[in-house]
Amino acid sequence: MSAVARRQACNDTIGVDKGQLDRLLGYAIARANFVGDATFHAAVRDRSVTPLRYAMLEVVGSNPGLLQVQLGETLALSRPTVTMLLDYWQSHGCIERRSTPIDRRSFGIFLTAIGSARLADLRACACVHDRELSLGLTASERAELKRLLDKLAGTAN
Amino acid sequence: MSAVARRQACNDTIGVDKGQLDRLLGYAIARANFVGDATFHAAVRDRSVTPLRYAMLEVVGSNPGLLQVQLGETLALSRPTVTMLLDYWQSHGCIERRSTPIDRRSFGIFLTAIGSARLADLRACACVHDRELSLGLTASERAELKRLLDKLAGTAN
DNA sequence: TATTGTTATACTCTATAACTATA
DNA sequence: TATAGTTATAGAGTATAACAATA
Repeated sequence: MSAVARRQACNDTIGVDKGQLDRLLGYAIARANFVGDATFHAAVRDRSVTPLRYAMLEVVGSNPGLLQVQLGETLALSRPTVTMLLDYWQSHGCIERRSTPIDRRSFGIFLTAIGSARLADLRACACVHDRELSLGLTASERAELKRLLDKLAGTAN
Repeated sequence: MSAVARRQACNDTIGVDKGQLDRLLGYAIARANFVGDATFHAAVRDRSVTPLRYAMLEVVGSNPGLLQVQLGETLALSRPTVTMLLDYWQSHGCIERRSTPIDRRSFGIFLTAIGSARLADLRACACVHDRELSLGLTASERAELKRLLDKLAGTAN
């Protein structure tokens, strides 16, 4: 049984008490996140492209030449994590590390032609996925959910 | 630098374009989830107690004698995952697997006395954590966020 | 044959620590 | 001494596949 199927079956589970879990905002967020993650692979039709890998390619594409440490800051990732994410995309021919003349310790990260095409495709898939994710919500509900999540992430300590 | 510190620094990042990420609901959910996860350990004062491990103990405590396969259905987890979560709590003396006379393949899962006390403590910590998580929201905003997340998780395919 | 649980294995995500090269 | 990036290692979380015991 797949994760998605399990999640659906779980919604139908009756007679089992989750204790205070159902009153916790954190649990509701985790559950929504689980749904988004579980359906992402199918949406991009490539099990190896995870939401985070896609996010990294998105930031690289929007900021040519950014240093690895800056990519990490943007997505709140440690340096080793950035290294591994970029290793993945480099091994797939989608990005390249270019030495910078200013500081020879660091690299500027750039999309390749292959990477540009891949990103364009993934962007479209991610948009479709995101729309499907909120199919049960009205447009205004979706907007309000987005606003509240952004506010929470921006103000939480 | 800790994950929490990185997340805060990331909120202040300026001049870096995240492309369409900032328009995706899925990304907003993932970010909120990250905040909740990163602060959970501190709230329960035990790095080894993750949100999922806590969730499992909560379900066990609320449903004495439930079978492992039912625990898995309730939290949308595979059988090996359930096995490992219960191994963790059993090794900490918090749960026990009791053979059932009805079906000798399966176990009923029960809290021990230690587990009951541990759960009571974790429940209190989780409540505090959950309140802190939404400190930037008004009470009605918090309720609306909860409602929309539940609706999304219940209707998403 | 089907189901419950376990074990084996693998991969993502993430961390810290230690290392190299450079500043 | 400090920083950019890598490598090594570890642990959480999750999966699938194969297995043993039982139904």
